[in-house]
Amino acid sequence: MSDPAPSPARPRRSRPVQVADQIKDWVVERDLKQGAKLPNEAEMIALFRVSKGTVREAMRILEAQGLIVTRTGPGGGSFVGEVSLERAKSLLANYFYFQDLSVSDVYQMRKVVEPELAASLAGKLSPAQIKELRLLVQEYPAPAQSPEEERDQHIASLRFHAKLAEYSANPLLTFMVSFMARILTDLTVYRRLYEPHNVELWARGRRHQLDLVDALEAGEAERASAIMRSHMEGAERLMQAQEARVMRRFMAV
Amino acid sequence: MSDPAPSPARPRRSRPVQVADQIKDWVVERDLKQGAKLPNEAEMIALFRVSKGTVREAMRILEAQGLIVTRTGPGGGSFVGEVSLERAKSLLANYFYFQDLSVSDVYQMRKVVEPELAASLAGKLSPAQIKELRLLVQEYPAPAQSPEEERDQHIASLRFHAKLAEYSANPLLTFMVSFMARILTDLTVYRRLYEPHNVELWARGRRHQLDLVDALEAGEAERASAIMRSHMEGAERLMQAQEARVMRRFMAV
DNA sequence: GGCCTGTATTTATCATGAGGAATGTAGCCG
DNA sequence: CGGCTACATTCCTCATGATAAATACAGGCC
Repeated sequence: MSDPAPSPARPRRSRPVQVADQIKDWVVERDLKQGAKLPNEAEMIALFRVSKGTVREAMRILEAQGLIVTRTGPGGGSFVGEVSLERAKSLLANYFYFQDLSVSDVYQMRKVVEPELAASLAGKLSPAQIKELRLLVQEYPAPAQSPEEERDQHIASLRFHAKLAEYSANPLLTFMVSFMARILTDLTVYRRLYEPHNVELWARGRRHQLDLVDALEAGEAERASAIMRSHMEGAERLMQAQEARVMRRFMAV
Repeated sequence: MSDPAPSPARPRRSRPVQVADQIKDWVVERDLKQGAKLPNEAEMIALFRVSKGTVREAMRILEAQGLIVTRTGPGGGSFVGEVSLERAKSLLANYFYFQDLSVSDVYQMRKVVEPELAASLAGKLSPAQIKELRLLVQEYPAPAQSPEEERDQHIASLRFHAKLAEYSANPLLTFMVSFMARILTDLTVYRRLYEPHNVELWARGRRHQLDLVDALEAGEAERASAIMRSHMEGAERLMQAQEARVMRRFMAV
């Protein structure tokens, strides 16, 4: 009973995957930064003693993860490419495709994270950033007249939150808030598209965002946080009134 | 559907990427679930009118994202494969590789998310789950005697949090807490490995976890949340005393 | 001289076919 | 019946060549 059997725990790693891993190690060992050039196809073939097809599959793996980019032509080749925020969001969205997330799940998270973000930004924003935020709020100065308009306003409102996230110095906070905005923007469908009494909630939402910017400008962390919390509760009620659902679908990457 | 115009905004999509996207659409249109079989290599070649190499590169792209798995042999082929929690965490970790996250960034998030998780689990856990948690706390019954032991205890403590995350019915909360536990487990190095006065902090941390389980069992949401908040503050101080740093490195996928 | 344009060169991209490796199945043999 | 073996199926890896894209550069035109 010798045990030369391939370990069942390891489901066998294909050669392209092995090569991809070696390239990752190669990059990490040298602490290469974004834009650094990797060996070209021919060199990779010689370096790893594999065929062109295998190298190319390895490149596609790394590319899919956002770790490299490739260009043709003179001076072309493969380069270390910082994973973009957009791509990271897409990759994670793929995971939640299988998790049937509910709107209240998203809001349970938003209700704690967004106020924290607001509090941490109070008094930290430049006049230009404050101005940018006020501009975004003004994108929807009047109550929506149609379901489409209402949806547009919702998306505009989410842009406000995504922008706020951008301003944070905490990458984790930035990512999470921005990711939730994306989920709600791209993955949400509405069952009841228009509910008359939403006008009231809409007005409160707008008021909240304006007040929030004021509090941020004045550096009032506690107040900013409180406004945001209230804003989140209102937004959740609005979506629940519309019977919003998170839709199952893959995200384009 | 096709857009032959060489739009300058779009940096050109390679054929493997296009094929990968088409396969995604194919899956989504049919609402295929985990385990569903995709057309085999030969059929893909015929279906998309591309070469074998191109199809294979497309498969590696989808595989890298965790969307499919492939097996050789009779009955083999490609199958829809639910993105695993582990893979999702790895892919996101790649993003933060480039963001130089600090320990306090992680704790800013933990301080709001973990208490929320605790509150939402109060009174919701089965006796078996409570028992499992108590078991995890008992994995480190005595103060650490060496730096290595101290690190082990830290990791065991993070397992406690990851397990708690598992019990949540909110996939977003589960992911976030579990992801942060992973970051702290895998990506943290300690500058000062042993500080004598940590014993006190250690004792408080252990006490916290025991009390927390009691509160969860008793269904006291407010108390659970408060304990967790305090626990997070202690943990952060502990890490700051050790001058912990988040390390830059790619995660194996 | 400055600018356009065609052309050469570099590099990745796409295609084809042959053989190898893994794996499940059916049939054979004891 | 139980275990072994041969085979069929499917992806995997390799090798090689043609094609297409991007850039650099030289030459011609104003």
